[in-house]
Amino acid sequence: MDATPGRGSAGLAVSDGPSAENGQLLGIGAAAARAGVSERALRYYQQLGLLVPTCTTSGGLRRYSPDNIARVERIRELQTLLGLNLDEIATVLRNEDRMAQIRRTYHDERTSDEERRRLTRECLTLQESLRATVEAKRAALEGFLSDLDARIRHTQDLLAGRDN
Amino acid sequence: MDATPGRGSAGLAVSDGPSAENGQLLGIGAAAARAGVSERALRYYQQLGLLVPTCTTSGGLRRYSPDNIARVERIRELQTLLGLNLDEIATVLRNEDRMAQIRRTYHDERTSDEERRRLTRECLTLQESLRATVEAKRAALEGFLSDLDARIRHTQDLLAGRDN
DNA sequence: TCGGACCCTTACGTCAACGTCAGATCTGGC
DNA sequence: GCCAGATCTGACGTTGACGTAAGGGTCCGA
Repeated sequence: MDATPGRGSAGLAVSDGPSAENGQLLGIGAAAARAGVSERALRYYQQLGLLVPTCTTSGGLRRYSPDNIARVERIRELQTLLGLNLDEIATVLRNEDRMAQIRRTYHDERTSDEERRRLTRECLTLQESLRATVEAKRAALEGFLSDLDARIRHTQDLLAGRDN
Repeated sequence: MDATPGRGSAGLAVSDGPSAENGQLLGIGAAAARAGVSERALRYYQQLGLLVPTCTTSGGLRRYSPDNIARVERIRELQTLLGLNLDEIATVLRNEDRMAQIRRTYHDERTSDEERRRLTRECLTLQESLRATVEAKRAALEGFLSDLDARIRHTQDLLAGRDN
């Protein structure tokens, strides 16, 4: 599946000819620094299948592309903003990888119009599933905040002179 | 400070005469069930000073009031919604306890008007500090969501016929 | 070619937030 | 008074997400 080498949406390459012309690939140290995480974290993400460096040297050294870095930032975002664990994040990323693949298939001229509509609808489903959880979280937070604001207004009323 | 027995903002009582007329106090099992947490969690929260049952029997059994249950629910809310750890939650709860105390002092007739204004301003400060972190989180989530929505709209455009 | 910087795997350590188990204790109803 | 069931206090176990240290390989510029 997906035999075309090279573009695997920043997560699914395995190795690389040694003569690739190194377009801004970073060692694990620089990559970690740039993404604001530890080297250990990058290896750990790889171990869980969240992030595979776009290429590795013949000697086994990991080389990270800018796309890889972006993926790490995405992981952190999903962690801190949504509070997802790495398992749930894996699912989200799998969905996003699937969507990227769909987009490539979509633009392939051999894809029929009917297939295109099917793929597009699949994309929508995947996106909506994430949107639902995010929206739920946002609504809950909104409620929390408005509750807080109500209490703040109450306190301000006290300051302004209106009793209890 | 605050010699009137009973009302300690649901977190700061220690023991109780054995003849208290038991107004809906729950054992740890029932309390845990009602709050949707484990008994261990309740003991753990107490150990960290987050939650002290309003009374304990002479034999050392914990008795939880409805206010205690509400406090547990508050703890869970702060955990899941805001992603705070129990240490940060302790700070938030200390602030809220302080505000409750301020409210009591406020309504004491012996409190001068000037003192009242001072306390009210202190309340406002405490509330704003929490509000800031919540609002930051909300904004971040909002951004995440709108980004998601943009991508969904793009996909929907594809479905509707508009290319790329 | 060689040395220092960088990187590898393996494996054990850590921290928060509880889970779980054992053995003793308390409570309430009969 | 007595017993079943709820609860108590340790104390050790667990899980996720890494930290950290050891003992080696890799890479590349002088």
